[in-house]
Amino acid sequence: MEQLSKHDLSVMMAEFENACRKADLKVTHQRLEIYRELARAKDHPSAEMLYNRIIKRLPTISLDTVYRTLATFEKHRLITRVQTVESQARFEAETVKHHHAVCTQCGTITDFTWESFDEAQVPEEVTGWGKVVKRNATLEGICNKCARKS
Amino acid sequence: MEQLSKHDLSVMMAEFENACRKADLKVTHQRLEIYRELARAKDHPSAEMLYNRIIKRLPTISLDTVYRTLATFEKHRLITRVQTVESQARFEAETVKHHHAVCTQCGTITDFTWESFDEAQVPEEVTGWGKVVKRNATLEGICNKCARKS
DNA sequence: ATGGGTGCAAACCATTTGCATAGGA
DNA sequence: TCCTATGCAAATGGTTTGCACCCAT
Repeated sequence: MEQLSKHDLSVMMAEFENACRKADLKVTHQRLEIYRELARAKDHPSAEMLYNRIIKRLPTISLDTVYRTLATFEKHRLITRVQTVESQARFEAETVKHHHAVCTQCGTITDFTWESFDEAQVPEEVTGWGKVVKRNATLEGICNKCARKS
Repeated sequence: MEQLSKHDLSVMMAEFENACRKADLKVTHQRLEIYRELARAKDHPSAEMLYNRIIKRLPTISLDTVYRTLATFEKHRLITRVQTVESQARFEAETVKHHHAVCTQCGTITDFTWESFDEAQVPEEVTGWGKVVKRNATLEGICNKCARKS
């Protein structure tokens, strides 16, 4: 469940810089730190969570920049916005296809791959509806850690 | 794709009143109108969309009440909160198990059933993660109506 | 040098909450 | 009657925006 990412951090950073140049995005240290923090994060942090981590290394960064930068990254498909029940949107650097298991008790979001779902034929009704570009499965339940506690 | 609901409006309203009594919720006309509007709606309206429809019949109702009432209904499992990409949460009266196809162009959310997905075995990683209580599939794509336009 | 990126503060928008009143049980 | 639900207004919290300055290119 952990080893979803194909790349280690340094490779991801290199690819990130290339992608920025290709997209005409300036490689500022704010952007580098935001991306690095997100690439290294395993917990689908929110903008504010990221901000609180980055500010330790970059004390002058503003929360606004984090928001703006995440939006920019998303627009250029460098990162993905996660669909959750909460209003507070959360982000991840992982772009490999995967799905989410949400623990309704502790709120943790865990990634998992599900090839048979990815390749499953969609129902006829959907074929008639239009062209499916992306599919995502969200599971809700109680993770073992929480189950043990109660 | 349309005939997901098992019940016509009058049956739903009757069941709704019963459910309220069982849950010790007072049957106010605000609640009746909010539920009726939602039960009749096919477009997963937001709180504000509902409010704008209801106010025509109930000019004194407040948006706060709509929010509060939807939250109450949700708590008592009379309605379901839909997971969408947008920040504005949207609701539906439908509680039959189903999934969503979201058109990224017009934003329409269309329901569909997918039995083979509902019954599919989840990956081993998930079995090890915890106990799955609910599962949902979200498809993103372009609906035929939008495809024709462009 | 120059135009995009950033920090700051203020604005925004969906949603929530405190309080006094009103209306269902 | 009594307590819950409602309306109003103000607060909240996440996110966005206008503006002047700064810094990668």
